[in-house]
Parts: sequence; structure tokens; C-alpha cells
Amino acid sequence: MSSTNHHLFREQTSGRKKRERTRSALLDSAISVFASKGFEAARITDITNHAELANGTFYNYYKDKDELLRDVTAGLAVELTGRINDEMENLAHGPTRVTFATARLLQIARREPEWLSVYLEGVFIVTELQAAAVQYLRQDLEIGIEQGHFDTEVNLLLVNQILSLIRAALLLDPAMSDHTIIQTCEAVLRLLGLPPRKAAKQVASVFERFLSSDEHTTDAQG
Amino acid sequence: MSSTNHHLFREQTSGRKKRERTRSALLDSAISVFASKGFEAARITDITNHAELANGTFYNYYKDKDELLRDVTAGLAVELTGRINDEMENLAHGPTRVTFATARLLQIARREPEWLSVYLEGVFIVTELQAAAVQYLRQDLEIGIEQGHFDTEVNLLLVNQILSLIRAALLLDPAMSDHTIIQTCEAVLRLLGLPPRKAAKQVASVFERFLSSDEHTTDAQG
DNA sequence: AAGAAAAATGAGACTAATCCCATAAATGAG
DNA sequence: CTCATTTATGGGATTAGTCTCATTTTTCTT
Repeated sequence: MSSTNHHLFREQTSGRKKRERTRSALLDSAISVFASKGFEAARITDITNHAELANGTFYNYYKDKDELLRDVTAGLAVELTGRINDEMENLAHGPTRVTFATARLLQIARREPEWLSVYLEGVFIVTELQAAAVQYLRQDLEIGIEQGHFDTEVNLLLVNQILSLIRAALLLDPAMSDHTIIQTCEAVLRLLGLPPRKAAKQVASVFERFLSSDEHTTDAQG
Repeated sequence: MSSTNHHLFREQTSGRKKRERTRSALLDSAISVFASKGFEAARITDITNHAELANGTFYNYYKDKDELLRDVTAGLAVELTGRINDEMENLAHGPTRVTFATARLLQIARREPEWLSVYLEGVFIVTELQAAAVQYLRQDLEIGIEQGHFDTEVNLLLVNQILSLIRAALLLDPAMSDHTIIQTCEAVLRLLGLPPRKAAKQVASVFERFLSSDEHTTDAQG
């Protein structure tokens, strides 16, 4: 069914014990199935079929679908927010950090739309992961405010507004064109209080310095 | 289960033929059930139980759950967007219209959080209703741009961003405090390119002129 | 109030999913 | 290679839902 299938978890465990490999196969299949039908509509057998495992195998690993979703979402959180945060360790300027993080997340979604879509659904359903999920974002907002760049109060609604803008981009344009990414980054900055022109400049600058289309490195240099 | 239950459809049909009344009972119950468990998880029997009807009765009215959702969503569209648009017929100023519409929608959600939540889910699932659902919003955006108040391009992503901000407010604060409403209105205006201070003034002005807490226009008495 | 039409009922046939578990297969340590 | 341990299997009991339809109940008309 899926034309592109990138096996986030399986790749991390290719040489390891069988137990780990099977678990990863279940996690990767869950991402595919959740992304295509949504969590509610996904059936255990959809996932085991996709992983080419017997139905019963699922129950050697998880009690039920909820437990699986928790595992999937936590894994995606590490992969998405953790990785992006590592890439940004040299950036000190608040607006640059927020722009970079937003754009990078959407760039990843261009290659792997399933990851972001399942992640966002998971964060919404598995409420105990929400705080952790938005922790990095809050930090960057605080930095920008501290520096006097953002004109806003950091609260839970603001954080959710930003996540909502990201989700809107994903829903409307899963292929994630540059135009969509730029419009979304500008929207986030406007929300934080930057005037339109300044927001546009900030986004253009981040794209030029870090995200020009020919270099897609995992290590952000200067 | 629901402590407050306001019977949008039933009230419109109280004196009429039995067929209309039963259909309204199904629609109102569907709103309650969809709002509490989500559309996917809702079972036909949940809805008929809530309406105190037999399971089979459902099938005298609808072929399946999807057909019911279409009916519910279309009804909510009339009730929500239609009514608000009527209230605004005298307003010519683009930013005022957008602010008023946003604030009014959220004020309705304060009394009836279920309506907005089901409406937003429905518009997302029943794609053929989307165009109609956002038609009024698009018009107001065009007006504001024509007048030189908004610095943005009207496209589908923008419209979805605005809907997403509304959805974020509903998810985070279903009780819909004034603070949430104000923050959401300001967010919408910022998104459209107003600088923070101007956005805040615009929102304050609309609240003062049209939405002061002691007068709730139309027919709103308990 | 009777009779016809409209509406509601709920038992039951189907379909589909979860989850268990006795058995089979695969793995890997000595 | 052998055998104990780990892992996978898939049949089937169980639960849960959809949808039908012959029957009952309610409503409407005269």
C-alpha cells in the first residue's frame, strides 16, 4: 500500500535482538496505519498485517492499542523535537530559534508526513505526554520574550495556537511546499507579535542561512 | 451525562409533525454523543439511547452514521455562521467584522461548547461542506484587504489557520473565558497582519461596542 | 371511535473486532 | 548439534456493533 516507507524504528534496531526488531516493526506499522486511517479507526489486525505478523503477536508486546500509541508517540517525540533541538544548540536569537524549529519540523514532514501527523494526533490523545512535547517550544518562547522580540504572554493557549498552525499546514498541504512552510513560519511570528514585514525578513533570513534547498544536513553549522 | 442540554433542533420543531420531532431528537442526541466521544467512536446505539429511542428507529431516518453527520453539520452551519452573519449586516469595517464574528462564535461556544466542537469536526470530515462553511469568512477577509487593513493573501491555508485558532481555543478552554476569547481574536488579527497594539485596540473596541457582558443581543434570555 | 397510515420497536442474523492460549517455530548458548 | 528458552502463530471463544424486518404502537382523519 504505502509507496514510501521509511521505518523510523526498525532502522534503529536492525542488528539487535529479535524482540527489539519485532517491536520496532509494530511501531513502524502503527505509524503507517494510524496515519492512513486515524487512531480510532485503526484495527490491531491492520497493524499486524502491515508488519507481516500474526494477530496474536501484538499481544506479546502491548496490552492494547492505547499502550501502543503511547509508545509510538513517545518515540516520535524524541525523534522530532529532540533532534531539532540538538540542531539548534548554537542559536541564541529567539525569533531565529522559533523560525528554525518550525521550518525544520515542516521540512521533516515533507519527507515523512506520517510522522508528524501521528505525532500530533498522539500528543492530543495521550495527554500525559503533552507537557513534555511542548517543553522545547516554551523555552524558545521564553528566550524570545527575554530578548524583547516577542510581544505576548506565554501560556498554554499560545503554545496550542502554534501547534494548531503546524497542524493546519499538515492537513492542507501534506506535500509541504516551501510556500506552505514559509506562510506557516510567518504566521507563527506574527502570532508572537512581529509585524508582517519583520516576520517575512526573519523567515527569509533563516531559510537563506540554514535551510537552502541544496543542503539538508543534520548538523546545523553556525 | 450532559448536565446542560439545549436541544438546538428540537426547539425548532416542537409543535410539528412527529417525524420532524424524532429527527430533531436524533440530531440533538448526535451532537451530544459526537461531542463527548468523537464521531468515530460514537455508536448508533449511543445516539438512540441518548434520544430514548429504539436502535431500529435510527434506520427509519438515516442510512448510516455518515449521513447523520452530514445533516448535523449542515444544520449547525446554518445556526452558527448564518446567524452571526445576519447580526453583522450593518458592519462595513473589515477588521471589525472579523473580530465580531470570531468573538461571537466563541461566545456561542461558551453556552454551547458541543455545537462548535461538533461543527468543526464535521466540517473537517464532510469535505463537501467545507467551501460553504468558510464562505462568510472569506468574504470578510476580502473586505478587510480591499480596505487596506489586512496585509495577507487570502488562500485556503489562511482560512484553515483561522479555523485552527478557533479550534485551539475550544480544546483548551471549553468554558471559553473572556480571556480566551480576547486572546483568540487578537491572534486572528495578528495573523492578518495587524500589529499587536492595533489588534488589541480593535478587539477592545468591538467588545465595548457590541459585546459588553450585560447585553447579549438577539433573543438571549435564560 | 374506527380504520388506515405513519412511526417505533427490538429480536436476531450478520459482520467484525478483541484477546487468550495451546502449540509450533526460531533462536542462541554450550 | 542439542535442547532450553524465547518468540510467533492462528484457531476460536467472547464481545460488540450494524442493519433488517415482521410486528406493535401511535397518530391522524373522518
